[in-house]
Amino acid sequence: MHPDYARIYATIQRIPRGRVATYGQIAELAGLPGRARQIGYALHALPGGSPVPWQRVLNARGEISLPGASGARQRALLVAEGVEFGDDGRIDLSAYQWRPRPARRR
DNA sequence: GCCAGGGCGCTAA
DNA sequence: ATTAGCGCCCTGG
Repeated sequence: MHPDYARIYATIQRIPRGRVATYGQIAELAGLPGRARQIGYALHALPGGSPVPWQRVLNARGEISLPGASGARQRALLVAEGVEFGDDGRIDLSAYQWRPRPARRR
């Protein structure tokens, strides 16, 4: 497995329940700026039953990027943890986006 | 090897 | 608010 994947997964696992992050945000936090697309790949490669909360990752517009049944599954998981969807099928990022504590300085 | 298409995103118009 | 163009990297044909 690609070493970057481990960092991607580790970052995603920091997203608290009931909050969401965007692909670009994860890429950035994982030290892979500009490679949002790779996040999607990493998640796609994720085996079922892993501890990684893949459902908490959305695109920059606050919507689910998966088509069909997969998307419905993701949505159900999010709703189950308290995330609300608007009529247009989007999530209000200003309300639900995860804002990790900035890196420590010294 | 080249080409096209993806769980994406930013900027410019 | 939308669209077009480009950058990124991975996979499949």
